[in-house]
Amino acid sequence: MLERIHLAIIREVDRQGSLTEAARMLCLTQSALSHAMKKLEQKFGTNIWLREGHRLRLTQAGQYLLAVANRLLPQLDHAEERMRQFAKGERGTLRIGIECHPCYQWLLKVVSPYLAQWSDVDVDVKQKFQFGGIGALFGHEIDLLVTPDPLYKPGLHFEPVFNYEQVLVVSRQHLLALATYVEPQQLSNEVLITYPVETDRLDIYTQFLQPVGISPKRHKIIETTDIMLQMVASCRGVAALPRWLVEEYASKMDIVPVRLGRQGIAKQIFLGIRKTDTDAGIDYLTAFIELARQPVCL
Amino acid sequence: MLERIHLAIIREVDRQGSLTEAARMLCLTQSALSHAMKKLEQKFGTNIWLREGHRLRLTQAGQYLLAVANRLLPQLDHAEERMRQFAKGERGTLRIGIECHPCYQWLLKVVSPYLAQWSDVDVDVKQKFQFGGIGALFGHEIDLLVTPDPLYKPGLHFEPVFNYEQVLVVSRQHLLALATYVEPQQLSNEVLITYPVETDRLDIYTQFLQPVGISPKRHKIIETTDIMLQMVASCRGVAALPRWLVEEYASKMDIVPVRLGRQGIAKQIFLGIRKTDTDAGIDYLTAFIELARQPVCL
DNA sequence: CATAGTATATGAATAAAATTAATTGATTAT
DNA sequence: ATAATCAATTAATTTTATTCATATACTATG
Repeated sequence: MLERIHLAIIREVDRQGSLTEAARMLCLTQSALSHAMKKLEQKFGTNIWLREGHRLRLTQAGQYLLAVANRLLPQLDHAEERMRQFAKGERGTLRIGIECHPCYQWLLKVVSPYLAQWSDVDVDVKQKFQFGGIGALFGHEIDLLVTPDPLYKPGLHFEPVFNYEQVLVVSRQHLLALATYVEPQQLSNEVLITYPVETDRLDIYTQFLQPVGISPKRHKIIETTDIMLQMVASCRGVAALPRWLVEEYASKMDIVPVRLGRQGIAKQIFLGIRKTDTDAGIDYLTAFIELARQPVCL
Repeated sequence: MLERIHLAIIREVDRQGSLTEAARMLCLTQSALSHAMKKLEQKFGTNIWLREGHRLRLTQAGQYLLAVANRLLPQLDHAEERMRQFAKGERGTLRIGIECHPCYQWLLKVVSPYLAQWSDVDVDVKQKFQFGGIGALFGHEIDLLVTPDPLYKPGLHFEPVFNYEQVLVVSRQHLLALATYVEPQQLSNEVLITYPVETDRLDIYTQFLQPVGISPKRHKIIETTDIMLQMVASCRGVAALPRWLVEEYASKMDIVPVRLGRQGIAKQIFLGIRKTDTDAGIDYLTAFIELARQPVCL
């Protein structure tokens, strides 16, 4: 039978590139590992590693098992962690995934009252997903997804929790600072600052500039909101952010929000969960959604 | 450590409802199982089963582990099956999931030349998914999804493979049999026969009737295409099916296809796969997609 | 409510499996 | 060329899983 230890061996040997190193990581002797590897190959009747001198390279079958290991071992690890929490009477860890930068800012506001109310629940926030947020939800990497893109599919449930307006941020000194709203054309001579994501995931491109075929003069990438807004304040460019976020910073910085287009750009944040979890009635999970639905003071 | 055998025990005890029965299924003595259960609970320091007389009921922690078991054990089983195939030099099993009835009809046409060409690949077709086709793809229940609803998300790739027209089928004796196309209003006095799926997954509702707020006189549910068309032929109702499928049956049955609306309803079938599988370059998988892209003689 | 029948739990014994120690042969680096 | 490193092997040992025999607990029923 394919056991957990076998998957762990395959993963560790691949990671360390050497049997001896892998043995140390697994708290085994080199001999034990060598035996286990041989036995595994005998059991399956196929090579898993190709021995090229001291180098170990995975065969096709081995690569397959490595993929299985990388997928299943984290889930087993988490199950154990969860059991430890059950044993200690703790409620568990709420693993939240976020897919957009404004989501993060919003989340910060919701998490703090939640933590106060649910002192025996930990919160873990993850941002990078190999298979995207939906994949992470299906793959049990996270329990809750904060996203602007809901996806009504069997097995998942999405709940809208927050509406906001995406606006342009400009320096108070900027020409546009006094405008009630801005047209796409007015950005053709501006430097646009955004987070480091593909343009087709940026609303200012998909919903504002691209429909009329306009590009900004330049496109600068900045990782953090604070630096981004300092750049804006010092007239190095303009950016697109949620209105509530801009208004929050406006008190300490020389920045002004301006509506994007006549109608403005309306956005929504959704919480995605697995239906199995709602059915299981995990109280601290449903409580989070409940709390998130309340209007937040931003 | 949480081992495979532990998950198997939890699942089997739950399935059989009795320790003794579960032991028989697992090819163990009752004693061995009892020992293993006790050890597992001691290891985690928490109860997994509540002993109520001879009845065994899972605790909350136990229910959690059962969910983990039901999720992970099939994946481990499949990994083993896959290894046996590697050992025998077989290529593998292509697990195809389908989400719509016309998909199935189309699939039959593609599978037979594929099987002829890839004699060392087995094909397995699944139709029911707890978490939908996308969930099955992410959860490694299937390797290929045949669906009318593509979903461009990280980790997944969708490839359009087949275009067809969804038409109304009526008896050759029917009034509408001579019409070049039919308007929604003309169905308000008809019996509509469909497969047993929710109306919002039926194009004739979502794209034809609902937009103008029309309902058929009655809605009958039939499972199989053959019976459905026999009902149509004997003037018991009308149905909506792909044109090519109707034309195929038209030679042996008194049925006629009629365009739905002036423009007709255009449909597409997509093949969905995990990006990890394309990257791994699984030849028999990419070959299937390649074959599917060729125009099929229908 | 007593009792036969059935189910689970336990302790000691045994079997099976994993791990180690000690050593050899092969490969790598200098 | 040689020392150092690494993996493989054999036999011994330890650990773990399983069984056997038996005790205990529960259920159904007359």
